[in-house]
Parts: sequence; structure tokens; C-alpha cells
Amino acid sequence: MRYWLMKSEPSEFSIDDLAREGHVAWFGVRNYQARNFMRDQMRVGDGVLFYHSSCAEPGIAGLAEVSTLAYPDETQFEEGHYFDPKATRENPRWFNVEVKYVKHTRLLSIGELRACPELATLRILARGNRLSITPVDPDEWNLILNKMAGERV
DNA sequence: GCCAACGTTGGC
DNA sequence: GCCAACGTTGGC
Repeated sequence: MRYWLMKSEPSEFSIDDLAREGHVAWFGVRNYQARNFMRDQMRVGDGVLFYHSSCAEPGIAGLAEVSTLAYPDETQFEEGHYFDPKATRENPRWFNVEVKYVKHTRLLSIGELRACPELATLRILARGNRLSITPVDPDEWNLILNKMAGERV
């Protein structure tokens, strides 16, 4: 069992949307590293920190769980923003898992995460990080869950 | 809107 | 296979 942090712009898809819909196909990832994480390493039941990015209050807003293995991302075959002319059904290039809602949490802002020395290793806090999907260490996961349960300092 | 940082592209 | 140019990400 592994742990992950997955970014989403709440104007596109927020934790509220996930709560309403129950689960979602994580389509549209067009970065090879992020794809490889989904395709090669994600397993059903993996824990997910749901992160709101590019918004007024960036931070971890909830918990989710990987609910399917990766399969070819349908949007690569369809006309539109995510279309990839080099992808074929025989040779798909992009994959997605599905993720299901677990719960809302209090918002752990990026500022609060940064302020915690034990979380300095969190990939999302690394300089210049842009990956939309990053692995989270078990220690980091436990610490973050504890912080969610506690009061903001 | 700015801009640093990074990934991707394509000419050579 | 190098590397400059370009596009994107995302916090501020």
C-alpha cells in the first residue's frame, strides 16, 4: 500500500465535486512521470491526499483512495484539449486510475505544510516542483493525518 | 499578472 | 544527442 498526493484545480474539479460524484477518472495527465506513477505503481486502496492548486487557498483539502488500476485515458483518442495524435488504441500513450472520495479535511495550507520541519521532504514542497502526482512517504502521511486531526497552530 | 523552474520540441 | 526556444505550472 502506497500513498500519493494528487493536485487538482478546484475550479476544474474540487473535493466538493469528488464528494458529490463519489469517484472520478483521473484523466488528462500528460506528463510521463505522473503517468508512470499511475500506470506502474498505483494499486487499489492506495491513500491519496487531495490537493487544491492554482487557487486562492492552495493546500490539502481532503482524502481519497485509488479505486481502480490504470487503464488507457479515453480523452487521448477524442477530439479536444486532451487529444494526442500519436496515441492509438493498440498503443495508448496515456493512462489514468480512478479515485474515490473518502472525506473532507480541514484545509492544510501550503504555508502550514511549509512551516512543519518534518515535512520538508514532501515532494510538493521541493523547489520548482510541478508534478501533479507525487508519492508520499508513510511517515509524511501519518504526520499529515495527525495534523488534520489537530488544531491549526 | 509576474516570473522561476521545469518539461518538451525540433533543428542541426 | 545537444541545446535553444518555447510552453506550462503554480505560488505569490
